[in-house]
Amino acid sequence: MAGYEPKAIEQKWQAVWAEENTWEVANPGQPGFEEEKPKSYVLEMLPYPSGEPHVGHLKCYAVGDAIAHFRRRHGFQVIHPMGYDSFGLPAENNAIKTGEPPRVATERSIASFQRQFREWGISIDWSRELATHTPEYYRWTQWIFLQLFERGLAYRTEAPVQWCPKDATVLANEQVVDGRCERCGTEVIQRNLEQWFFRITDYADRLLEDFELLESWPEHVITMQRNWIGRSEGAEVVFRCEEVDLDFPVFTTRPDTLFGATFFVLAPEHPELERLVAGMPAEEEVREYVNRVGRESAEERGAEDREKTGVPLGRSVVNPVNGEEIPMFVADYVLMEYGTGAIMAVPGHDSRDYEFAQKFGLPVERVIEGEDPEQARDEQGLPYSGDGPMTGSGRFDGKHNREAYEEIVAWLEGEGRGKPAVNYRLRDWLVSRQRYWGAPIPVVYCDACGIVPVPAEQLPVELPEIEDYAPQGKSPLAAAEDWVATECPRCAAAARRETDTMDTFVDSSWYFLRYLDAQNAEAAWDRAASDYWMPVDQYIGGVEHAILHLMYARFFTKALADLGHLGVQEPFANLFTQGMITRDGAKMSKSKGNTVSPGDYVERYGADTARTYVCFMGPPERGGDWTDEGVEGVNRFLSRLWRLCEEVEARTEPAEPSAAEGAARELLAKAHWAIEKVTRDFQRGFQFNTAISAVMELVNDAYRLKDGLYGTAEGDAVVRFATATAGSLIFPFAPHLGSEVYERLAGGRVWEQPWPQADPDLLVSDTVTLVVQVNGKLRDRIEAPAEAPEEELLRLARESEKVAKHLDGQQIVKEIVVPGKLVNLVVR
RNA sequence: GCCGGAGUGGCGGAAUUGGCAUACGCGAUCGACUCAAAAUCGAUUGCCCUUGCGGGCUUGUGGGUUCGAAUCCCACCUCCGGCACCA
Repeated sequence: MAGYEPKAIEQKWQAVWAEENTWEVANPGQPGFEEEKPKSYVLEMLPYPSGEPHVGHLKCYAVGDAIAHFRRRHGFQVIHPMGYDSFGLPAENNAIKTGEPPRVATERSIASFQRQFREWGISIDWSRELATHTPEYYRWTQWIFLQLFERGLAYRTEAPVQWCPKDATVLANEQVVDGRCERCGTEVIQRNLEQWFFRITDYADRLLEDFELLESWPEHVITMQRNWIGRSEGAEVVFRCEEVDLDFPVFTTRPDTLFGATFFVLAPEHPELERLVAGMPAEEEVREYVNRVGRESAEERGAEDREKTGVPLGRSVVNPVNGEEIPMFVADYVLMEYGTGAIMAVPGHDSRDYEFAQKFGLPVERVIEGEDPEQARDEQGLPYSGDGPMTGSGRFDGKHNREAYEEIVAWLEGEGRGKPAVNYRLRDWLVSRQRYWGAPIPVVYCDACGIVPVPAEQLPVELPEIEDYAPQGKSPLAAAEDWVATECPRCAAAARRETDTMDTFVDSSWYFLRYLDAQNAEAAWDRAASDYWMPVDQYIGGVEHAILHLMYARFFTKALADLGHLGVQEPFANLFTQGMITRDGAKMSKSKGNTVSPGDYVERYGADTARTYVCFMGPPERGGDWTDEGVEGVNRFLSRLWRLCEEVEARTEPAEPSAAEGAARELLAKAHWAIEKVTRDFQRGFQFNTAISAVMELVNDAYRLKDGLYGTAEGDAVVRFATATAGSLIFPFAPHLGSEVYERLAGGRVWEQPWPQADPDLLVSDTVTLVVQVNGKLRDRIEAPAEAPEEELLRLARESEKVAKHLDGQQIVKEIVVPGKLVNLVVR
């Protein structure tokens, strides 16, 4: 008997799928569109094509493909496309090193990804394939930029950015690792530069509210986004510095503690700092402090155990609630990026202010009484962040602080010294990059007209070929002088092109829409296509994108809906995040030399083994450690199924299995049990590890029982049915072998068959194993009729010899019967 | 520090409306086949005591609720992930 040779089987089926374009689906109105079927959009995050796919890709696409297959066989019209996030830094860095144009290396990688996806047998609709670096794609990325620009959602302004002095370039946040440049290890500093931003903060509240629209997202992903957006409610309160005639608004979440403000702090970057100290004795010291802080990296400044530092300004502001003058300081624990860059300091009720006050010998006042009466009134127990009655707060004394909160804000508002306010941690999205390998930002600068968007009909603004990719402190595109020099679309005067390109997260924030109408040369997508297919019914990807990509895509969806291009508010109705695969307990990396190349395993064991293994390692949402023994175990299982198939094909004829007795009944029931189990595991959060183990059990039982069943019509039929069912159930994970087994034993194409249905009659057996406990300890197991009444079960339990031993000389004080399961006799 | 998630055999993991702990896989041991090995097939495999029959113990730790707890409650420990001076 020939052994399991995955290569031959896999090539056979891949050829069928390629020739027949099996996984293509049509849009509404197109030929082949199946009106009667419900739709399902199954999508995995598109890969960044770099070198070869790794095991993370294998797992993501194996999981997504299993879901796609499962849905197809449940009668859904499944759209399951694929593309490449093909702009990005690794290709550009490679170009700087080797001189090879990023396009060449990228397209080589794409070819490798395409080949491997086909070798893995992923059921992709190739007619919808896209790559974000092609002008056909980024034309529409630019179009969206212009749409946002027209709406005022894209704007240009000066902002602090991460700057690597050695490479003389701006770095993306994700290129800054622990305050250092990812490429050369140099510590990054902040610089102010003119940059392009998307106004995502306008959508902060909707991004929060619309979590409600999501059907099923992991709770921790939502929590991470919620924290990232960081909405806090409070009040804006204005403190006035009479000496320089300036108002200083602050944001606070605790207006109820206003009476306890004993000093006032500005961030070192605060724009009014110069003016405050000009000509003052503190001028020199403040300047030195600001410079020192400015030289420090974000890492140093944010260090956990950092001691509070600061300098008094020699100025004071007036507390609007009580007219008290309080001293001003500059201190680096106040951040310019959050709130107004200034705070009222309430050391009695804020641990950071308390720490600062201790260090500088500043007064600490209690304005809210604590719950502990011992410590309620004096400085004991401060700083206190809880609730309680007000004290030392003038006419609010005695009121509960929660109540006073509202009254103080209302009163300040009446005085014109404050108002309710909401603050967010979320910043606007910095999208410009001084890099070559990205979509050019489609604007020109005209001396007369200023910033002028490139008219949509002139898109794409194509990326020019250049010689030197090394960044010089501005985008390498600036060196392409012929390209930069253009004419103003508005007044036709000489003008310059924007030389920055867009963050690659922009490309991946809308790709799921382009899939819907990938060939459309007239529009980014047709509204009818997006109305039909959106939202994505199941999105699958790594949890590392929990915040950035997923939030940007949500923002784009909302903005595009507002612009009338989309009919949904949320792009991804259901999200599944797969866990990371490690090796020897560690994250795979080239430097550690512990990487696993899926290609090697596909070559050696076949794609079905590799795919099934990554689904079998453990719950897919959790990580797992890759072991070669584990791969071999799965390969052994698939080989077993294969050999069983060959034997069954040779020894039996196709026939309808009938309800039977004895071993035939047992195996038939097992097959139906497996159908039920696999189906339920799919439906309950993709528990593929246990689904696969159920098919293993079915195959094990078939091996155990087959020799006793061969030879009778009934037995043959049951063995054949069980084996074909194993093929059918393993198909979503091992599509080639599943197809082969099913074709040989049942005939036809398994993916065209409806998902099997378990016969409820075969899921219940006539007898059950009755567990008998004495005082909660297991003493015997008895076969009992499933329908036996309680008295009967009790009688059987008491009659057991093993049980009797433990009842000897004791009195039964209580009898607990769980029908069909257990009897517990309580004795004394 | 804050917010999540998780602690079960030698290993990955199963079992959660409270009712057989350790499914399935790996590893290990033994047997069959073989000149032999590999592959394959079959058996055993939580720990401790016991020649055996059998008994005791066991789901991070300590308490609690219950006839009965991996599962519920309280306190604590450890690990992983995210955020981290966010006013």
